Amino acid sequence: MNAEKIPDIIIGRLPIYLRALQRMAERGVQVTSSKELGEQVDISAAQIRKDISQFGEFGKQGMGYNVAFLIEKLREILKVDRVWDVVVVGAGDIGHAVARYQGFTDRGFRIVAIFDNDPEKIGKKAGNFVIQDVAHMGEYIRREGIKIAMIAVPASAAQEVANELVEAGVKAILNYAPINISVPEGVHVQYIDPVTHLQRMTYYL
Amino acid sequence: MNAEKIPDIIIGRLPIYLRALQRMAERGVQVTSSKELGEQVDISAAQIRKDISQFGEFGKQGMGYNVAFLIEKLREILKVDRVWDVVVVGAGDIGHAVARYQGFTDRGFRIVAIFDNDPEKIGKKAGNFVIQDVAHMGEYIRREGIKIAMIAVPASAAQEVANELVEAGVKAILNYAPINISVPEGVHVQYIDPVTHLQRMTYYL
DNA sequence: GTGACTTTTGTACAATTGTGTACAATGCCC
DNA sequence: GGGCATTGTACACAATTGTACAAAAGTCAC
Repeated sequence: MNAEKIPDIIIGRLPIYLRALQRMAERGVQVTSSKELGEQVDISAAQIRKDISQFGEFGKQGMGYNVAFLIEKLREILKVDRVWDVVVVGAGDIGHAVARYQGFTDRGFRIVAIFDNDPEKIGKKAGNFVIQDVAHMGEYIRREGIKIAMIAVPASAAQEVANELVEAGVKAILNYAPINISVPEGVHVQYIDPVTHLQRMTYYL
Repeated sequence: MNAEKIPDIIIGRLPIYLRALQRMAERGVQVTSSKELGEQVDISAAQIRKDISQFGEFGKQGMGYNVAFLIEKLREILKVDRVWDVVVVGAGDIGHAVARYQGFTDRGFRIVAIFDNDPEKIGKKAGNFVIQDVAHMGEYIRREGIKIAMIAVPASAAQEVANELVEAGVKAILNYAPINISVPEGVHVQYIDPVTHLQRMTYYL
C-alpha cells in the first residue's frame, strides 16, 4: 500500500467502483477485469487500474480481479466495512424520504434518529423513527458519539444546524439544503442539490 | 464570448455560483466580487474570475460584479432563463419527495408528470400529480416534447426506464437509482446517490 | 477638476494535477 | 511450452489551477 496522500478525486471514484462491483456480485459474477468494470462505470480501464493500484496489488495479471476480494478491500479503504450511525436533521419531505430509504443499511450506514424544530412534527413518526426535538440533538450526538449527519432543513437554517452539528462532534455532513455551508478544517461536507445537476445538463441542450 | 469549447468542469461550477448569487440577491446584495463569491462557495477568486470570463466581460475592474446582471448572464448561459418541463419515473419515497419539492420552479424546472408501473399506485396522487401508468410515458414525452426526466425507480429497473426515455426523446436524465446507466452519445446523465457521497467522506474519518 | 490612491477585473504564464499510452511482467490454459 | 489475457507502472500528454500584474474604474482630498 502506497502511504502517500491519495488525491480526493480518486477517493471519489471508489464508491462508484464499489457500487458496480456489488451489483456484479449480486449477479453472481466472481471475477472481473478493469476493462469490464470500466465499461460499467464509463471510466477508462487504465484509470481504474491506476486508482486501485494506489492501495495495493489486488488483481492478478492475465486474470483480472476477484470481485468479492476487491469489494472487501474497497470497503476497508473507504471504512465502510462497519456500520456508521447517522442522524437526520429536518423532517420535511426530504427528511421523511431519507428516513424511510432502505438502501443505507447494506452499504455501511444506519439512520438512528431524526430531529426537527417544529412542535407540530415532534413526537410524530418519520419512517420507523419518532421525530425528536432538535433542542436535544447536541446531547444525543455527544452521548452516542455520532460522526455523520444529514441536513434536510430549509437553506435559511442550514448554516446554523451545521454549526450545532460540528459543535457536538459531527465530522461529516451530507447537505440537502441548496446552500454552501462553511465548516472548520477537518469537517467534511458533501452536497446534494438536484437543481444544480439539472442546470449542469441544460447547458448542453 | 469565447466560442471555443468550454470544459465541463467549468459548466459544473456555474450552477454553484448561480445558487450563491441568488442567495445574495435575496439578501439585497447588489454588487459582489470574485473574492466574496469565492468565500461563499469555497473556490478561489482567480478560479471564479477565469470561469466567468470564458463567457464575456461581466465585471467592472475595481468594482466587481453586479449581482442581478451576473445572475441574468449565468441563467442565459445555463439555459435556465426559461422553464423546463420534467417528468418523474417512479412513485416511491424519492418520487413522492421530488414531486412535492417546491424548490424547482424558481430555478428553471417544473415537474409536469409522474409515472409508475405499480397498479396499486396508478391513479393515486403524489404531491399535486396523479400517478400515471408508465405504459403511457413514451407517448406523453413525445407529445409534450419533454427533454428532461428523473429516474426514481429501483436499480434493477433503471436501465430499462432509461432506454424508454431516450427512445421517446429525452436528452437529460437525473438518476436517483444507485446504478450506472448507459445512454447513447448526446444524452446526458447525472447521478444522485447519497451513499456514494457518504462513502467518500468516511475515508477521511 | 485633477491626480494620487484603492480596488478588482481579465489574462499571460508557470506550476501542478490528472489522464492516456504502451509495454514488460505475470499467470492461466491447453 | 506457446499463446493469450490482463495487471501494474513508466513516461508522455492534456487539463486544471495558481500566481502575478497591467489595465480599468471608482473615490477622495484639495
